[in-house]
Amino acid sequence: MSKQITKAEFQVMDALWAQSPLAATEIADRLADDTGWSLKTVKTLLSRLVEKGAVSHTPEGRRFLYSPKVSRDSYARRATQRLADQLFDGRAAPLVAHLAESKGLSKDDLQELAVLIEELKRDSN
Amino acid sequence: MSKQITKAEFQVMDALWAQSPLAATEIADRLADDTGWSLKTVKTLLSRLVEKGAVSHTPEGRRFLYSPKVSRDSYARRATQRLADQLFDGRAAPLVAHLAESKGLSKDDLQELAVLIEELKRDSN
DNA sequence: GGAGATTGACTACATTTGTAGTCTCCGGTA
DNA sequence: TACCGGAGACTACAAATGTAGTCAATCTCC
Repeated sequence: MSKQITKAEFQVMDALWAQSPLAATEIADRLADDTGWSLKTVKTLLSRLVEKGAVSHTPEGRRFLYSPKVSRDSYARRATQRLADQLFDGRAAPLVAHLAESKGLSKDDLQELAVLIEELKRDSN
Repeated sequence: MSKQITKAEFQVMDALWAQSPLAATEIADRLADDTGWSLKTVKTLLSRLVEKGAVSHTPEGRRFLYSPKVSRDSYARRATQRLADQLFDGRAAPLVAHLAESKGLSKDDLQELAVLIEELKRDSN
């Protein structure tokens, strides 16, 4: 059920989603540019993620290799769901409308969406 | 620029979005069922929201009336934006795809979306 | 006009989060 | 073989968050 993943933890997850398994040092290296975090910080975040059940670690020699236990996809699904439930009573349309307004969806985006919707309509039969 | 609104604070905002202005007691009453929070808790949350600039308060007799300074709409827009940026590189299509998968958008939802997309397409010309 | 109910201001305190630091062990190198 | 540097475990500590409690000034009702 993996508890709440925080902002900082998310960045670690993102590194692992990009590639895994990785050792703590490698993750820290990849995050250093964006975050400036010390190796210690990354290790703390990793422990917390392991505690929370979002990441697994296996011994490899005298260190650990970390892998996500939650897929980016399923995390995204849950986060999206939560947002939609909280803000839009679970409905997608207003959510998309907001996206459209704030970001100005491109023509391509709209086309992509239209196609997606057609597919979903077809599938729902 | 109103700082980060937390989960608990959001519920207070939601009460105010439903109706405003309201006094602290009234808000607490409305939230009591869902949250079980004491009046004290609600007051603390209100102060923090005022500090954060998300809520304004005006004296009315010997108490305050609170009103949202941030509209639900603009809050929603920002939250949606943030999610899309973080998880989907700002793109709406995969976001909708996730919604579809997780919630199983109804036929009506899909229809609504299709219409919305058509409108957006037209507008973008 | 005195006593209790209310109100906002301020304070409290445990938990979570962000960001490290210390300690201890172990394996490699000089 | 004596030391150094890197690994995980454990500890630290301030800020944010969740959830109240206390205090002093009013109102309000008898």
